[in-house]
This record gives sequence, structure tokens and C-alpha cells, in this order.
Amino acid sequence: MSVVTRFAPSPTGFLHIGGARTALFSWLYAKKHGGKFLLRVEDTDRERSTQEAVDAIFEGMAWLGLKSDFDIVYQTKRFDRYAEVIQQMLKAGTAYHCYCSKQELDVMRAAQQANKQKPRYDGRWRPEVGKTLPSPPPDVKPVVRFRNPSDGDVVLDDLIKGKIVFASDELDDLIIARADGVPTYNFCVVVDDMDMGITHVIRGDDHVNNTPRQINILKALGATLPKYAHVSMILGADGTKLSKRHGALGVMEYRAMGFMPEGILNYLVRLGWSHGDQELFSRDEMCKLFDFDHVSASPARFDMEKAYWVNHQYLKVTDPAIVAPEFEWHLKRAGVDLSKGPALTAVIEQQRERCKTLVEMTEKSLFFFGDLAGYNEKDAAKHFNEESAAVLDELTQQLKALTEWTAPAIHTVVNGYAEAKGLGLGKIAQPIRVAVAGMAVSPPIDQTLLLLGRERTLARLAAAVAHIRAK
RNA sequence: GCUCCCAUCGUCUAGAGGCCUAGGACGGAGCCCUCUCAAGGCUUAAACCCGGGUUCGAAUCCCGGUGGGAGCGCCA
Repeated sequence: MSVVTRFAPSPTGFLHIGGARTALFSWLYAKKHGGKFLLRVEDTDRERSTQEAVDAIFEGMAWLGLKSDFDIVYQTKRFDRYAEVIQQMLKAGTAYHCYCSKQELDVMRAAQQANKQKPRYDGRWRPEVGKTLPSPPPDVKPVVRFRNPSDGDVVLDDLIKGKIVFASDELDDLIIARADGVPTYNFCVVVDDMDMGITHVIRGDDHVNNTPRQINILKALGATLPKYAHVSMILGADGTKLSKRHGALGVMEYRAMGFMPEGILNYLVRLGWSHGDQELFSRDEMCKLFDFDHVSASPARFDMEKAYWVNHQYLKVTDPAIVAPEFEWHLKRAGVDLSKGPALTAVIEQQRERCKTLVEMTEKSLFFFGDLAGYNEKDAAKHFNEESAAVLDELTQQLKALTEWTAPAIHTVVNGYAEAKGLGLGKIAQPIRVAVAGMAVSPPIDQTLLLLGRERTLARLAAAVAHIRAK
């Protein structure tokens, strides 16, 4: 049987990091087994679902490269199908009408809680042999409840958490269709998973307690049960739950922070899953190696430092041509005009060693593109003085005399000058850096000047000399 | 309150009864290299939640405790 997995977010916000990991696990599992991955939008709550959120989720999934192998399913477009199944169940006696008002239910719950009991529906409208039901009150539209089996256990053999047993009598008769006829979550999920042939339900472990109910409905429908894998949640750095108020970020914010999609993916896949001591995985490797045997059942904290490290590792080994479009996105975002600068791939090649993120790379590369914004005060104070002005002045002349503007040629001039003067390279390179880059950090000096280009290098050196001497 | 889940260095984790003097990685500390920042190399500190069992032997199995978390909606 071919594997079909799904990711089923409800569109009430952006795609957050926990959702992204769940989506990744689902996608990986499908890929690993040569199966298919489905994206389904659970939008039956029309009050809270927004188109904006749907778009945000798509955007995040697209950026991460987690593509649905089917047309995207919207639950709101399947109401006819849900209604059909509800009719079937009503007819078969696996569901029934309940005329309790919300107020009645509130009273029921309050009483149970006061009694230190688990709040649950008491079954007053549940048909039983030999039981007389109350007569339906006029003007009340009933909800439809699932008639849950009252005895025995429901056994869930979770791929991550292992065997979990629920006593049936812990499960009450949940509402599957509201008074207005709109079906509810637990019911839609079941019908969808059944109709779409989902073989593996991979989702957050906040759904563990829903699972026995879903299993019972599936059984009532005569469907084949899928396998379940409940992934633990991702916590904030302080070990508390992520929330909007507390550090929960959408995946697109990680893009804005300078992550590559593969960097985030690699970090996420290692959060909870392991393959021996291996830390770094290409997308292909993840697809090949991922499995649930090595997914941890306990929650994990999101550690920004490690995420940065993973991103850096990825940046260092990836073909610059792949990084370039993403780097370009950041440069444009910073308002950079790319037309006058060096090739992005060349900049990436030279900068990636010292940049954990593309934001960092952008900040450290701005001087290659536009005009110099000015000199970093501290760096200028340290490296600009009469002596360095003389050095820069003389070097300008020597560089000007170069017939070819190549790294080896520049290297020969700069090193030769240092030797001739009996100065350490640091005495030479640092003032040059501040002069051309505005700061004391840049790639090796020959590479920096090469990328900057002859004209701008000479102009900036001259400008620096003038700047120093004007003081 | 009830049901369910979870528990190895600060963090992510390896670990399926002896291979554990508990391994790797991030982060930390130190040293080396060095034209800056990095990168790299080497060294180092740092953990099996507690208590009972089972066993010749337990981080690993069982029970209890403690701590954390989730769920208990005409939300998803």
C-alpha cells in the first residue's frame, strides 16, 4: 500500500515553526516511502479562518519547498460530502439528534466540575434500548452527536509514543454537526482522512486525546484505520510554550532573519529526530533517512544559536548559485541597487565563511554595491592616522599602476609594499579595509579590492587619504 | 478535578540490560593558526529527576513519587 500523508493546518494565522516541523515530518515520510503528501486547509471555523492566513501558510510551505502532490483541499468545499455521511450515520444509528441548548450544557459542565468530575455530555438524548427519550422541544434545531461505543478500550498504537489505551467510557458523545448543520473538526478530519486514503496521520501531540474519538468514528464508518504519529511540540528557549506573545514566529520571519529554507529544515528535522551523531542533512538525505523510530516523544526547545550554526554550515557548502536568489531578496529588501556591484555568487563565495545568516551577509556586503555610507567611528579611530594616510596614499599610486586588476596582482602589490616597508600586513590591510569598506571587517584584502573593482577602490582610497588629512 | 503524554550535559540529542570511565553537536572556557572578522585544528568543564523493585548486572525493564505538558467547546 502506497503511503499518503497530509498536513492539515487551520488558517487562523501564519505557518509557525511547530507547524512547519510537523509538515516537514509528513512530507519526509511520504517522500521516503515514495508516497504522496497532501495539503488540506481545515477552514470549517468560518469565524476565525481568513484568506490572509491561507495565503501566509501557502507562502511558508512554498518557501520551505514542501509541495502538495495533490490539489489543495478546502474543507469548506466538502460540506455536501459531510452532510451525506451524517445522513448515513443517522440512518445507521451511529449518530443521533440532541436538543440540548448551550445553556443546558454549560450547567451540566459546571455541575460536573463542581463534583470534581471530567466534564462530558451525559447522554440524555442518546437512544438506548428500552429508554424513552424526552420529546423534542419546539423551535430548537438539534445538533448531531456521534454515538460512541460505551464499553471496551480504544487502543492507539502511536508510531512515536507507542501504545496508548483509552477507556471508551472516558469518551462522551461528541457533536459532529452543529445546529446550523456545519460539521465539526473531529468529524471532518475523519471523513477527509478516509476519503483521501490517508495512510499516516502525522500531527501535533495536542491531538492525542482526539484520536480515540476519531478512531471510533472511523470504525463506525467501516473505514480502514490509518497509522498515527503524534509529534511533540516545540517550546521556546525558556522551556515554556511558544505563543504570539512569547516568541512564536512564522517561518517567513526566519527568512527575514536570514535563514535559507534548507537551513531551517535541517534545524527542524534534528529537533526531535536523530540519525546517530549526524547533524547535517541535505534535503535528499532527510528524505532517505527519516523515520519515526528515532523521533523523540518529548518536547524540544528551539535554540536560536544552534539554528544559526546549522544555517551557517549550509551556507558554507551550498552552491552560491542556489544561495544567490535568496541573497538578492535580502539585498533588495535593504534597498540595494545591484546593477553596479559585483556578481552575487562571487560575493557569497567570499563572505559566507563569516556570515551565519544572509542578513549578516547583507550588512557586511553593502559597501560592494552603493556608495560608502561613512566610516565606522571606532574602526576609523583605530586605523586612520598620519602614518596610515601615507600608506594609503602610496598604495593608491602603486595600485593605480597595475595593468590587470586580479587577486594575485593586488596581493603582490599589497604584500610587496608591506615587506618593503618592513610593516606587518595588519598595519596595511586594516586601514585599507576601513578606507574601502568603511569598517575593519571584510574578506581577504585582495578579494575585497577585486570585488569592489578598480575604479571604486582607487576612489575610496583617495577619499580616505583626504578624509584623514582634513582632520 | 479527571484522562492522556513526557523526563540523559545550559540546549538538541546518542543510548533498545553488560560495548557507559555515559558519546556527538550547539553554546561556554582555553590554546594554535591568522591581514580583520570569521573559518579551521586541538584541549576542557558540563547530564542519566527522586525512591523502590526485577536482575549476577539498569541511563536502559516494572511500580510509585516529583516536576513539566496536553486535552476535557455547537474551536481546530
